[in-house]
Amino acid sequence: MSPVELLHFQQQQALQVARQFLLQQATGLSSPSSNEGKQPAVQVPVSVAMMSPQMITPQQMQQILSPPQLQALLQQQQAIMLQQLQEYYKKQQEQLHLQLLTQQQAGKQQPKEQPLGNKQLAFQQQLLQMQQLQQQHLLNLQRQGLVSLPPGQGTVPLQTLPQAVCPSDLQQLWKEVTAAQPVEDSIKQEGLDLTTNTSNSTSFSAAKVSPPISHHPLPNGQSTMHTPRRDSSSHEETPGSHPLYGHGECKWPGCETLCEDLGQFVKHLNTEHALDDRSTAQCRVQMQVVQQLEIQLAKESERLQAMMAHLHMRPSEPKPFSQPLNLVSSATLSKSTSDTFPDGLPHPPTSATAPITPLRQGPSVISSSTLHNVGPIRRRNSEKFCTPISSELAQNHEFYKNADVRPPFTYASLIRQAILETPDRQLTLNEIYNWFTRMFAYFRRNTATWKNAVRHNLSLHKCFVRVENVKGAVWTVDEHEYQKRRPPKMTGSPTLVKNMISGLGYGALNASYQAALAESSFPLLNSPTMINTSSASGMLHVGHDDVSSTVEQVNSNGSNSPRLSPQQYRSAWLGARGRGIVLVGVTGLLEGLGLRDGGTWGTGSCSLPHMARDHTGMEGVWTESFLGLHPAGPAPRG
DNA sequence: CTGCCCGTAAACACGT
DNA sequence: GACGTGTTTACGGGCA
Repeated sequence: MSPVELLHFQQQQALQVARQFLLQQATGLSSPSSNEGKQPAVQVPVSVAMMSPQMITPQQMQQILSPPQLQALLQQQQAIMLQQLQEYYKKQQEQLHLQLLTQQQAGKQQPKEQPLGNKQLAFQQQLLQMQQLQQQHLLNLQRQGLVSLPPGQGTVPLQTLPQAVCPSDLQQLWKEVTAAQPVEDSIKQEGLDLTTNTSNSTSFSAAKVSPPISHHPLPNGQSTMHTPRRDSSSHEETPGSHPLYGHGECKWPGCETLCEDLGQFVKHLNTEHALDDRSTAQCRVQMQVVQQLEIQLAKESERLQAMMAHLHMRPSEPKPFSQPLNLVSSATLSKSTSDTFPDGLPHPPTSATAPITPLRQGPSVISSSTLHNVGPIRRRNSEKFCTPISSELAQNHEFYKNADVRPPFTYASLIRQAILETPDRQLTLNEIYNWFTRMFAYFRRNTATWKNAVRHNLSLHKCFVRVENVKGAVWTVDEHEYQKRRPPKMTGSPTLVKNMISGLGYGALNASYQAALAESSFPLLNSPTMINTSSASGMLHVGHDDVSSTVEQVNSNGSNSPRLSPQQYRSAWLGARGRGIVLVGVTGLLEGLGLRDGGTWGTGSCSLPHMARDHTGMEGVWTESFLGLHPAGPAPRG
């Protein structure tokens, strides 16, 4: 899965999470298991009740309505919204199930069923992880929404919001999952039954991310997964209960007053939460929370549409940045590969052959060079021979832009890329800095370290030439010198992983996901078809090289998009990588191929014309000897 | 084991 | 003096 796709799938999962959040917020519930009753219908003018918060300000609402009306209005509005959301998500989920089912059936028809099953499992596991991360994201969103709470007013307790799952929980859960049944079995039980699978996944996730402050802790040994607290999302209210009452306590934001029964609660509600400034303010806050979630929901929904369109799950307008990795003929590929330089007018390979539903193409569905590229920068992914950087950045720049992930390229490669991206092929040091920070969220921190490294590389490598300019000095690239550098040999050892992970201060969530991914190896490239088709497109795909055209969208705070911690990404990728999960994308395809011992691709050459493998081993370097750009070919430095 | 690459840190010089 | 820029050295890790 490419970074872009990954983010998109995050968005998809955010839909699920947002739904839960929204439901909780809309019902004012703080506990996921406190919604057994239904509030007697309160009569509120429907015209008013139907008003969305965007149409009427809280102040106006307050003026229009009497206190009981206001309260009733909120409840009624929430109920309506709830219902609509339910229907909406039901449809969304049904469609998703349908698509996944199609994918699954397509996999059944294929001779190699196992890889697909594994792929699905990994896919699901990624979705789970995405859900968790999305929850964190939305949690932040909610917190932002609560910032506007007037001072002195009651605060909405954060424990009313879903908490981020703690790593230990995740690990334990994954242990239970993997221990309960082998991966293969779980695939058969879950992966092949997608009708229930997605819902299982959802409830699983919901259980996993439920607040750890459970009032009814599960006994040891009992898997939370098998006993999902479905009440977290269940809002069917039964008579005799109240949306704001659950688990014997008042669920009014910031209250949590214990009430023995509903009657006492109602009394408490009327006395403590009558219409006053404080309650009104809290209502306002709650409305803002709902509003934000609605907005977020709309965004996520939109992204989901685009994602599904991109994945050919449903016809829709394509997304600008994620070109489908369609099958590409060799002729097309050869043409594309001529665009080696960033400004080489990229032309994404429009499929020359009939598009095969990507659901059957593992690489297209779960495709990413980044998946196993995301690692230490010394992963030495050089674009010398097949334009990985430009294409990878072009295709995944959104990912690097927002995700705090270290780009899998050396400093030298990055610097060169930065310089070559400019029209005049020259940059000042400061401009190089800016390029780094603009393009990579990772380089928005530890500036002293990487800036020093940049300077160090500029001075050290002969390929970078300093040119005195009128306005100072600029740096250019001596392409010849650059090509003279020793062809990088891929590395991806666990030690590097460890090195990278230890170098970062993040320490949560990774182990479980890594383990999960690790347990779900799926040799996608077992199929020669994949290699010769989509893999080729990935290999030679140029994509939008005009990275700079979109970098202006970079949010300076970098927090407008759901983000994974670098370790989460990294461990996910590396976990997948370490276990042979091959995720095919642009450059990653090459290494993906190399991950397999033997296989369709020999060690000397591949089936594509003009392609030859320079290095055998885990991650060799593929060269395109026909490229006129490097007439001398890869000149290993002596 | 060695040589190389790479990242990181640091010292130092120079100019603004 | 602070800062940015540029150079250089040293060191450790990883890999072939």
